Amino acid sequence: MEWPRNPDEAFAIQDELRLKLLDGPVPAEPLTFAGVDVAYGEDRLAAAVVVLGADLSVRETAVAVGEPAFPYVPGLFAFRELPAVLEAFEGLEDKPDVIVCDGQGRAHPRRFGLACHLGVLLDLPTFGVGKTRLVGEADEPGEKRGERTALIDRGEEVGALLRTRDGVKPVYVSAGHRMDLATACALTLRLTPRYRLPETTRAADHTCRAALAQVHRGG
DNA sequence: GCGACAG
DNA sequence: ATCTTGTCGC
Repeated sequence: MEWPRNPDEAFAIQDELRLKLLDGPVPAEPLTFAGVDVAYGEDRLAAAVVVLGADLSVRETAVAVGEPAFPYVPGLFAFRELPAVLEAFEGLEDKPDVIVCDGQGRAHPRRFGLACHLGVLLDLPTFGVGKTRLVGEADEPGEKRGERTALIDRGEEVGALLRTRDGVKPVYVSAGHRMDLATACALTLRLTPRYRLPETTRAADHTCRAALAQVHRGG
């Protein structure tokens, strides 16, 4: 796979892959959701993919250990952990119906955040749920779970600020590949019956941390 | 020139 | 992301 050696090459790859980004079709009733997350150690990282069923129980898990493939640059975040994430996906028995990313999808300077990038490479429906903002402005949504406001960047609606729990800080939701914002928000709510972040993200977070601790000890 | 800036 | 103690709340 072609890999950028500097930011300019990374920008070019994003511009090229963005042409493959699709708005649909959107999965009507996804039965499985994959959560992706990465944990960092000293010059090492562990990526985890956890697949949940419709009842949000864990169906399958896959991990991969590697090194950061690119320095952290806002807007180029995907290049840092994508190789390890892709390797983890290769360890899955079944392809998930939709992938939930820890970060942004189209709420990105060039409309091609991690969720878009991963979706295009795997050609699977994706969306992003970020804890903090990368681009855009939005009014504060109402205090109730389910309330949301438009995230606007340069006059374009690129995502939403969505309240997943009453009175709790909202999350940044944006569509990735083969996805639309309304569906992404609906699925995010379905994945947050109890906590601020989706169960997919939480499960993947725990799994990649455990995997990192494992190798950090040796083995 | 000075901030902002997913994880 | 990660480095870090105590602390408030269910």
